[in-house]
Amino acid sequence: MLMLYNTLTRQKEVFTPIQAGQVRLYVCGMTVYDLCHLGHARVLVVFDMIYRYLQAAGYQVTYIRNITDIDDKIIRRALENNEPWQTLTARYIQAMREDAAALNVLPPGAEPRATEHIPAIIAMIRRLIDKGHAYPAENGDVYYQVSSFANYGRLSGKTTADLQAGARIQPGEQKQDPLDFALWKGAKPDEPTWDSPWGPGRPGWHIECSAMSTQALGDSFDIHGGGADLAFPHHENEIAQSEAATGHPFVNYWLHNGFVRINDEKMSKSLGNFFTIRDVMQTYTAEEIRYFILASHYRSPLHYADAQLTQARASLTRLYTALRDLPEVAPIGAEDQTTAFHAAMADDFNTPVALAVLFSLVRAINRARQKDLGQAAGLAATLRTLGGILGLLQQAPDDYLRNAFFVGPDVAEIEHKIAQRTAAKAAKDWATADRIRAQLAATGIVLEDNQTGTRWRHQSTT
RNA sequence: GGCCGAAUGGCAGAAUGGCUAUGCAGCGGACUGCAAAUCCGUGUAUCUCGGUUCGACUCCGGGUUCGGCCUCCA
Repeated sequence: MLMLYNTLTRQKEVFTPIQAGQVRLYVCGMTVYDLCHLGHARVLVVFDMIYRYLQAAGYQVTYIRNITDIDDKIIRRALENNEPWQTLTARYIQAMREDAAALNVLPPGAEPRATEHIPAIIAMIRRLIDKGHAYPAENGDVYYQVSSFANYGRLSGKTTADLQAGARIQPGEQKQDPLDFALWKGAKPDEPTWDSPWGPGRPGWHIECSAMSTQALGDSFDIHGGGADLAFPHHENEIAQSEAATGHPFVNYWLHNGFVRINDEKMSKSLGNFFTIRDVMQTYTAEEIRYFILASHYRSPLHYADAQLTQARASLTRLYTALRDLPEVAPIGAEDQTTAFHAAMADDFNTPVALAVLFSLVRAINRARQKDLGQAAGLAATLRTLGGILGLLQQAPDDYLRNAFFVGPDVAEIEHKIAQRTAAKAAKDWATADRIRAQLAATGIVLEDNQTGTRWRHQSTT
């Protein structure tokens, strides 16, 4: 039984899909005007984990993650760069896909883009006007009339009275009420525009998600996700738009992931305290970043610090070490761990507990390999399968353990030194053997002697 | 100011009305020429003050601290 924490009700609820065995999932993706930072990485990884788990749990999942490819920031950045907005967004869409692929994030079923759904957006705005939930203004804008939607504020726990206090009408806007928001923005100089019944202009931000999600998934669907900062106003507005337009309940379960923090502050562009995925990949592998993200519950704050990534490295080293030197066989048994893993995941995607289960499997493998290699191999296959549900542990162990990240001598050099040391050991020249080992250690190479010889790996902690 | 959330051992991070994860680090032992890896064992915690309860870290209330949303933000 899958339990989900639903932002709408602020409690865990039993998940019941609209159609048995099927999940329709929509996640608000990126606005593509810059490189993805760790906050974006968290959304990508968290919902990828959810996507993978739902499938592993037997659901047929339709996963839609949109791309916002027109908005104020994109227009401004394109002007600054003196380039067409299309080349700017194409570049960052490409970068985002590369980052996602590095993080082992599966492509969603579709990645609809706002600028490719203008007709659907216009159609929805027209319906909202027809039904008396929206109105065109003289400046070419179209606004949503918040007072026309009774449930406004339900998702974010706000009342329209609370919101009135801080609301302002910006210069140039022609809202009837400060809470009203733009569905369509009338053309301004130097801005891309599309034709509409209300004159040339471009869509507001919120309407694209209402239009694209209902077009792809129907008027009502199961799960809508995104970062916690989108709950208000973005998701609140999506509900108001969609339900007013379709007359049906929009989404049953709202999932919001917590922020990435740095020095106890939200990592964000405006604070300037962000690291891009690419920044971090200078020092840590993408799988280490993925592990770091999944080592905390998706709703908890995720504290970014070097020590955390180093811990992720140490953890992955232990996991991959358990997988070394075992033949590829079918997964076996390990019913306790498999059950515990799925129970953890079914409890609102408790990845920290799921990871803890993987470590209990590691212990079982290491114990078994002393007496029954076949059993150890079977358990290792189980470990890989469960890790795969988290999108982890899919590399060859030595590819991870000897990854090229660490500065050190090349492989031929390492093996040459190991051969020298083996000779010294045979001659019981311990001083020489230890000196060679110390030399390699100084360059971050760790040696391990066993019955069959000496093997090496990169150091996992500093 | 309004609303929401969080405070757990050296660090990170789960869970639970009583049996108290997991990883790293520490300590003891086995193994090893010595190590490493591995195995076995082990110590350390629930912000604060009240309340409910046979029993609370867990539930309730006050306080403190921190974070978030209320404007673009994943």
